Amino acid sequence: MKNSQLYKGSLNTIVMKLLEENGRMYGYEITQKVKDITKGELKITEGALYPALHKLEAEGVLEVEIENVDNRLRKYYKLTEKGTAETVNRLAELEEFIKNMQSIVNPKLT
Amino acid sequence: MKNSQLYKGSLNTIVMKLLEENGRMYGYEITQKVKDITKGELKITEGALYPALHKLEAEGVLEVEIENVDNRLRKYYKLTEKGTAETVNRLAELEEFIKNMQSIVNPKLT
DNA sequence: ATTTAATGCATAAGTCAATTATGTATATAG
DNA sequence: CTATATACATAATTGACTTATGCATTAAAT
Repeated sequence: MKNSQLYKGSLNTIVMKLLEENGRMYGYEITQKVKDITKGELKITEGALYPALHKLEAEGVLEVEIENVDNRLRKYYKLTEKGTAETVNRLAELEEFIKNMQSIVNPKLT
Repeated sequence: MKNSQLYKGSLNTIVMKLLEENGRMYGYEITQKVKDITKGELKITEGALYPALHKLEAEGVLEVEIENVDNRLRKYYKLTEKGTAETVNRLAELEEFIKNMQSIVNPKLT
């Protein structure tokens, strides 16, 4: 998804959080949203996103609704009930991760 | 290094920051330090750490001093000049990453 | 008019960091 | 005398992501 190795492992969490926030989104929309939010710093690649969406769907975390808009295909994804619960865990993990990294980087504040 | 995928890609940054902070450290010491700082939440595995140290050394980011303490081998690593400069970049990247993740997770604060 | 960029999906080959599983060796605690 | 802690190491495998494509439609640009 980007150059900085740090983003590895954060894609699922990002997707799930955005869907929790926005109800339902389609793949391309997610890439644009992330680009907007991060002011162009983080660009999710399609090669990473689409397989990730398929996997989350297969795991029962997401469900899909296919629609046709302006003669173009759109696959809207939203969290399942299981996915909503799982998102809570993911976000807790992310907060723990950030806290731990800050403890390492800024030991004086801890 | 752990279960939560999020930590992937953060090992080098952690090592470099610890060396910047502590001058010089040996591998085992790094694993213990991280465990302490994160209250046992993050355990760096040896299979990840030692190859990472070797690679950073090969790249000229770290240099090594071998010592014998209590009849046990210790390889003390410290940042080279290049490594010190590189650490600044890594830490800036980490801060950017955290900022971006927080923008996604907590859009209201942004 | 026609190429370029944007929208929108998809997958296959390859990379590379990390996990898992070992291995060696010494010292200490139960 | 066996388990745990200290201290290094590497090899096989996993898996997320990158890079490189591919198809199709629409809007903008030269």
